[in-house]
Amino acid sequence: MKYSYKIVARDRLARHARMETVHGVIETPVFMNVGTVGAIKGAVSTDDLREIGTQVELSNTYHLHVRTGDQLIHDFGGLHRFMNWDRPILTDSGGFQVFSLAGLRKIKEEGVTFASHIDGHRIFMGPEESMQIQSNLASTIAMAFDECAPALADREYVINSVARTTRWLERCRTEMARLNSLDSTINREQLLFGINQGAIFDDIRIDHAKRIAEMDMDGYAVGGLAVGESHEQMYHVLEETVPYLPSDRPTYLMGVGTPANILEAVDRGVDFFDCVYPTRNGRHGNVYTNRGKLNLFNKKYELDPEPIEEGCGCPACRSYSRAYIRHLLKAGEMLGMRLCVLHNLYFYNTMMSEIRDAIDKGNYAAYKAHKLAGMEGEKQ
RNA sequence: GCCUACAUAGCUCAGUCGGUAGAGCAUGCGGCUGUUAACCGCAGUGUCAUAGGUUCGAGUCCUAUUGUGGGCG
Repeated sequence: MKYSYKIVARDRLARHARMETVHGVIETPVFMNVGTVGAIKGAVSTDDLREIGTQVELSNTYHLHVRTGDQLIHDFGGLHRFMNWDRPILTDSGGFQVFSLAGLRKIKEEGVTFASHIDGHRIFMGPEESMQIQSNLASTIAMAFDECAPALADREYVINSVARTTRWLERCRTEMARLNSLDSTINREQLLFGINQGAIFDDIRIDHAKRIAEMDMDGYAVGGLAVGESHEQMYHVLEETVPYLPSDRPTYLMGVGTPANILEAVDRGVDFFDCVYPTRNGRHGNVYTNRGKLNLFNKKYELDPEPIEEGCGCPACRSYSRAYIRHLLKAGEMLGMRLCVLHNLYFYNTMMSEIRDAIDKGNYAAYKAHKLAGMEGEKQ
């Protein structure tokens, strides 16, 4: 048994499920905390992650390949041992870097050639290389190597891109099966999720969803969203596409998003999320609360004795005022960023727990409406 | 006391051949969606030390004064 995925409760399209993996249980809907290079930016340790209720840590294939090298991590015993994290890890495949490093790469059928963003040296990554790197990292869940195309790409480009991503998925699957059969492989039960693409073209999305649904992947992601389209377009794509992905498998909306995005996507059947917002925004002094997002750099907090959010149990709110955290941020002290990141991740993890409870109780719609209304007025 | 350099935004400083001033930092605000991001963007602020002079026109040239630094006594 590589894993099991059992739906515990449903509320319309929203579902609470329990996924058992070789690295333990994941209760979904879940927010995976993004630690691209095997670390949550902002001086957050894996001890911290345990304290704030993190279920899954997410790292990146391209970035760990560039620094410090997946072979080294394999030789150390895998990413779990390397970063002292024994719970599930999901590794992204490098497909997003095809988008985010668009100026530094060339796409061909075989794969993508990057100019390293560190020193410019050539790095070739195709489906096989991405699987080999992720196998070396020995993550719980590997992601298929895809092309994350810009949301506003034209139709012809998207058709060609998605066709190639489909061919790449076949190659990923073959290579992963080979790697999982090798004695030298650390995690021979590594899971592989396929990724749906198609920009904002409903028919391309649906055709692709049907196509990859036949490939019996361990889970299915919707990629290529939150990359330039509107929220309405994103929700529309989910409504059109998710029904064509196998409902007995995990569904993962990649890279999304704001608390409101997550609340809406859960209502459309999504189980897994990840986003840099809580970490990046935290480092930039933006913190999430049930009454919206605050910018702690703002002058209005300079004498504010309140915690970021009254009643919050995170390490920042338990001990420090907005005024002190603002001071730390203004002074460039790492502690300021760290406290904001811890708060934000705690906020996200706690919201996911509330979401699961609401689904269990069958009042998800009411919970969502209440949560959204509270955050109204401040931008998400 | 003499010689010399300097004085321009909150701070540190640019400022061409004379044509009424700019950068960095700081400040205020905004942005960030599978992290090239402790990042990026926008905005505000000036008796150009003071007083005269030359000139159509002076931050810029001349004189004096004040202040500050350095050197010599």
